[in-house]
Amino acid sequence: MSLNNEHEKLEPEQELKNVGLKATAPRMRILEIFQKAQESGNVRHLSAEDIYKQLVAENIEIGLATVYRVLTQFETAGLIIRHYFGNDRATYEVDDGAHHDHIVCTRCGRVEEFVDKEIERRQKQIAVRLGFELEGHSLSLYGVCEDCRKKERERKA
Amino acid sequence: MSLNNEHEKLEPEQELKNVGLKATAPRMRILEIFQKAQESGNVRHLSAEDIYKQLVAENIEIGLATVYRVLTQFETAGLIIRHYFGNDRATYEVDDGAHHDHIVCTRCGRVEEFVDKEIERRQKQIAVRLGFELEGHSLSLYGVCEDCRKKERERKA
DNA sequence: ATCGTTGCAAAATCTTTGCAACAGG
DNA sequence: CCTGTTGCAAAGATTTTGCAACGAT
Repeated sequence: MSLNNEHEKLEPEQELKNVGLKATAPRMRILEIFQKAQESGNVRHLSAEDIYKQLVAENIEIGLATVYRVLTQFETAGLIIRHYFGNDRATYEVDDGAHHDHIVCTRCGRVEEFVDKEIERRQKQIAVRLGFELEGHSLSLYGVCEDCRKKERERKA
Repeated sequence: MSLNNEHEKLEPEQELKNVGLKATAPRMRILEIFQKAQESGNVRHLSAEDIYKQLVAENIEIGLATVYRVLTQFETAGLIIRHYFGNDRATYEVDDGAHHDHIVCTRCGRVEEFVDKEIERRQKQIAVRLGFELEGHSLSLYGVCEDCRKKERERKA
């Protein structure tokens, strides 16, 4: 704990250098936000706007354009992954190397993750059968989560 | 064949009325484009811009905004389905009621379709396990199609 | 001093909307 | 006729880019 002040600064700095990016203030701030999100476990998926707002809320001056640029750099560097749920805006999450798919609540936007080896296996087979060299895939399930269903039931009662 | 002239006009008109839409010129033209695409078998997935260009090419006057509006109406009416491959533009295809997923060539944009009962079944199980009431899903595989792989091989030779 | 990085404003892209003119039933 | 529909231009939303100022080595 006594090292925490140093530590909190060093970790993102090191991670950035590891992937060949200069450890600038905006990049460190943004990486920290992702790490916090990752640890807190819940809000892993963030949009450019989410990040921008959070930085502004912390009284950190930054341009929205910079957020976009940094996110692109992070994605290229393999630190984060970009997703397009729904239609509109892109969201990003830390790339911990462990692939997973998503189920998104159409009411509250909550995102849960899952993996299914059998589905993955079948995807590969399908690609082969259709003559494609598989590069990647995107599977998103959409539905209503437990909480929202409960709320809806209560609203009706 | 002798009825074809009448037939080509009546079919879209009837289909529009069936779903409660006035049979206006733009709507009929657009529906015809989808039907042609459906029959020709290949280019089933069209963007607003695709349709607009095709109409302009046929010397049919129409506003791009109208294309967007009509597409939205068709989707609401259940005539077509909207997809977001990649990130950028939406594409639409005729909704023939038979659900299928897609594999998209990342080089040429070609789209093939497939269904896998086992994948569908597992998706339902996953939703239940995570407490969601499943409303829908989107599965897209991305890769390089046979033709593009061949072209790439030839280019290297 | 140099080269990458930032911030801002402007541009780009895709889509939606306000409004007056128009057209189907 | 009457209401819905169209076309156009303008507005929106998201993301990218040009460029001058800035900053770390």
